[in-house]
Amino acid sequence: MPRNRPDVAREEKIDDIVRVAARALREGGYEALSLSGVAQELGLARGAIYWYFASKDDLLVAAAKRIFDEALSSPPSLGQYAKRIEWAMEQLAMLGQVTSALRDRSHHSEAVASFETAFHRRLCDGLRNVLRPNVPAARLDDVADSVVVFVQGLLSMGLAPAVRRDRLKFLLRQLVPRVS
Amino acid sequence: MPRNRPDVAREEKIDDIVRVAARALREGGYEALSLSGVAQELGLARGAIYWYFASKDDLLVAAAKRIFDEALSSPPSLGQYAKRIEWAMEQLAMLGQVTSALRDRSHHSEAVASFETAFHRRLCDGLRNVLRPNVPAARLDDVADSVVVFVQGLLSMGLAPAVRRDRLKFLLRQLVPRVS
DNA sequence: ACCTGAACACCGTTCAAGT
DNA sequence: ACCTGAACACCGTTCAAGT
Repeated sequence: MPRNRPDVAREEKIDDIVRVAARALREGGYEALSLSGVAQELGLARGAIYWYFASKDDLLVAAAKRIFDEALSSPPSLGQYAKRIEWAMEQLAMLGQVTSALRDRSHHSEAVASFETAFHRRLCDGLRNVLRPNVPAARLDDVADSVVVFVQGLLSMGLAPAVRRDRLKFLLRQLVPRVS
Repeated sequence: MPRNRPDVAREEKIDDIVRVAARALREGGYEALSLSGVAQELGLARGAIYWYFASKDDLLVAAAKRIFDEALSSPPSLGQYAKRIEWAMEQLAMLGQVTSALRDRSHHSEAVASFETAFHRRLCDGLRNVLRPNVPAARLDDVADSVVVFVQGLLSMGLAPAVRRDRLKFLLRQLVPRVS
């Protein structure tokens, strides 16, 4: 059996690592994301990962990116704006361990910090588009930013889904005036 | 030199451990809070800590409790309600590493999770008292809960202090009607 | 009751050596 | 270019043995 695999494309090998890492991260958080575990599952030595990722935090970023992309890839195309926001919130709520790992590591890794910032910007941009038909242009930026902050808060508090949804509805009633 | 110190009160020894642990946690987050480090700084063996704390997460809770109590112990007695909320937010903003450590570990430890819940409740209670004179009774609970969620979101996003304050002001304008 | 010292089973990271 | 295997310097946790 060959020790290395020069025949397999580099992207494919990276993809294997990220896939295994993403599952560990999603299911067990930062604690469960271990280079030893990932390597073992792929039949590699621990050190092999470092040929593709400079550190555990870099692998964390790659895994989180994949998880979020997958979770937000198929939004409901129709429906009220409130339902779409709720959908995104619930998708993210299932990934609490991922979010909190990013939050914690962003204090130690520049790569994690900048990924987190980029992700927040992405959420704000998406939300602006969803809210545009329902919010006066002058208020759009403020309202979108506020809703993202609020959702982030809801997610960071580990609330029950029903409570989460009620709080979100309350805030949307306050910020998005009924068009009449 | 004596190996153990039966003369020193148990509370005092616990206090030493928590004090050292709190400083490590505040300055370097969960990563820097190591039982080895704490023990070494106190001239103890690693295992000695386990006589007082059942696990690292239990020590985390004790350290976080002390840090938050200290940070919120002397609020400005006077001033606008908005200023008091802003003060509390800024106090907590300086403790981002503590908050994110609690958030991450709450998925793995029941003790951490219930401490986090209790802390959120404490914030909501305090906020209700601050807002009571300015918010109709029927809206008080919803508004207080929303503001806590919002502040939690602001803190979890690692924003610049100025941005943070602006967002908070915007939300308070939306939720707390001018009494006229 | 309290503490040590060693042991256990892990980590992330580095690197000489191999293919 | 890619991967191994060993080494390094750590972890948290347990526990027999001491005081």
